[in-house]
Amino acid sequence: MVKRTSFEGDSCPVARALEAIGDWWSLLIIREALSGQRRFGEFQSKLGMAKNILSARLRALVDHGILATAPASDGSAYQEYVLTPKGRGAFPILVALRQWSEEFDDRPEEIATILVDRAKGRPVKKLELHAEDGRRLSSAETTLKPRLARRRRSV
Amino acid sequence: MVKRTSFEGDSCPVARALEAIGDWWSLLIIREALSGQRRFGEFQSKLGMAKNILSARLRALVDHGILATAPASDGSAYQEYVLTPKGRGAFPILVALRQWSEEFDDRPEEIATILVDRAKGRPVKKLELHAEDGRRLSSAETTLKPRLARRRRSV
DNA sequence: GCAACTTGGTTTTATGATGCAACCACTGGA
DNA sequence: TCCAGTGGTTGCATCATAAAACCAAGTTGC
Repeated sequence: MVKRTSFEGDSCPVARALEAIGDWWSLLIIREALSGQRRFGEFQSKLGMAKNILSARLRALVDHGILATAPASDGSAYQEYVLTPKGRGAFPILVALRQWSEEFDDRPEEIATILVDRAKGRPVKKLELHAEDGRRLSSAETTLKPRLARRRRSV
Repeated sequence: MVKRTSFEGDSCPVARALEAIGDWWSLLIIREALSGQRRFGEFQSKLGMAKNILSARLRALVDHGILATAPASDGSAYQEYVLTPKGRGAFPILVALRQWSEEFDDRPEEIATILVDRAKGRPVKKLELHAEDGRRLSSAETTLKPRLARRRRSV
């Protein structure tokens, strides 16, 4: 098979996440959903993507338990796509991507929005990784440990 | 052109990040680089990807300033690919993806590794988003604000 | 010093994924 | 009933990816 390689059986959690949301559009759809969009047409017009691709992506996200379909809240007969807890759990991934752009983008002046604390209107803090005891950890201060049975497959 | 849409001009920082590292392989290459891999052959054998694709990805990552080429540290005439600060800055993205899998994966028992504090061997804490004043923020407690273009008094 | 092997790729070819436009079914309103 | 808007599906052209063959320079064994 000359298929696009699947990471489904991979034991690395990063690869497993990418299997679900590692394509070009899924994270943007989740981003829109987190900011309140629910309808097919809303996603399509906000993202400007082809309808067949959107259709396929929405179906895949529903299959992965990231979105769920629900009857429209406005009483019409159409349906809506709403985030599940798993979908809302992707929020830190989006924040990490956003902050990475803010810090390293070559043309940061082209970035149009800032993520702020809704209550105070002030920018949020950077995501930081901490140890159990609260020490701030850089990537060099972490390492990977096999979980149970030793199966080898890197990071 | 019926080209794959580019997010390069997009003003959303999430889209801009995906433009650079939103494809299937780039984040996995960065993951390997963070865990110490440097050589073409190391990436190729660890990731099991086609060499032409790896070649194209490495070139793109170098173009984006995420990797840089350097003479091999072992004295041979070959070259190495090392992470730039921008590349190392993607660490929180990988951690976010990893933790999302750990929390929501349908078959968490297949996940082989845990990210631990190197000093103590204990699992790291979950990434959390905090406000300036330290309050923990959920996605619902944040909002997007247009970035105020700095008022330009001179040209 | 030279053949054999390794490293680090490029080229070729087949196939899957994407983008776009056209088309269609259903809904809701006048 | 007619008709615009919503929510898709279908075809087709093009692009990206995968796998394997190929290749050139670097390195090793002798």
